[in-house]
Amino acid sequence: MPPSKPLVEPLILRDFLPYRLSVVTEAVSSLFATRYQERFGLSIPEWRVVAVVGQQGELSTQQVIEHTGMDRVRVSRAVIRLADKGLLERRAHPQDQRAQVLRLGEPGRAIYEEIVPLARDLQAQLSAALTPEELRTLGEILDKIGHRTHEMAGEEEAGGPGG
Amino acid sequence: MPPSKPLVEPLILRDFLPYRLSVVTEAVSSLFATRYQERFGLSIPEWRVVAVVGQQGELSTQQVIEHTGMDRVRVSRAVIRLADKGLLERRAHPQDQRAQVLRLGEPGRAIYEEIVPLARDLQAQLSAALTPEELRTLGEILDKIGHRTHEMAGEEEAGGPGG
DNA sequence: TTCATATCGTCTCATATGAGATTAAAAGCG
DNA sequence: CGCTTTTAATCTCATATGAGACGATATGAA
Repeated sequence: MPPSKPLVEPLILRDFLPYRLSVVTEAVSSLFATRYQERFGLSIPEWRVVAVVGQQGELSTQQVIEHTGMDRVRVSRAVIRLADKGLLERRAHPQDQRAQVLRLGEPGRAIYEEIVPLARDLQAQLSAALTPEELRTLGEILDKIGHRTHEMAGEEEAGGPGG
Repeated sequence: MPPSKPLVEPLILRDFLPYRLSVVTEAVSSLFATRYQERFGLSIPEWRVVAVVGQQGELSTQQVIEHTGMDRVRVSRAVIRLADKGLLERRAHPQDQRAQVLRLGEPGRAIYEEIVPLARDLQAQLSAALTPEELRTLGEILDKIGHRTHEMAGEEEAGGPGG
């Protein structure tokens, strides 16, 4: 008997949703990362920190973590590099000596003013592939998938639906 | 004068498409990676190799690269590990001594038969957050974004629209 | 106060990644 | 046939990642 006769309906990887999300997202991230690197010498984590600090004016590292969704270590390293480059000012938090308050210095502010239009432009180029309707729908879909993923990850730790 | 007065309309990171794609995709990948790891001890690259070899029956490493969209190194390492675990059989390509032909051994085939239903189930749980219409639309949107990204990356190397 | 515990940011270490070098084999060309 | 170029897969190395340890500080209970 032939041993490789499939017992299950084969799975087509390129139709598999997590795979498709991953491939497309990696392509987009790679493209944007290349542009940021070329023009500003910034990695994506660094770029994100500049974006949120530039928008909020002044943030603790902890708040940057919340706003960017990145973990402590990644934010910490991005902050250190940005400070080394002279783009980010760090001073002690007045009420908590463990924490620090971050703000853009003048050079950082200058880069921020360039970063934002470039980001908008790149996003516009990307979005041009979609109708406004599709763009709106995509936003909703990403929210829904995000929520569902969070629920599924939660069911992991909990014992399941009590059965 | 206040130095932090914004000169550009601030960019809201959480509304920025590449960021949103990245966050949602990482969450999905992380969830699925955890499940594959727990049940089969497989990383995502390994899982992908099993999926395509299981579906195609017999593939060269080169073909796995094409089917999975992963780069040479990642595929090479996944193949080595799968072979070490006894899940994948490698033999020399009859017409090309540099290449190798991959197929699932009996244990690999057994895992494949478990992997596919689990993947379908997880995908179904995830897709349950969306209407069939949304699911179809998402597919189209991902295709369009993928194409546009490819175009934009291409314009990089080429000199732009000549002017 | 004094001690236990929690939190902030960083460091350490083990692992994942991919560009480019490397080795072996194949293909093209004379 | 010899020689150069290309290709398959792996290896090397430099970098990115995150879990958990760590030192310093803050908070809370007694």
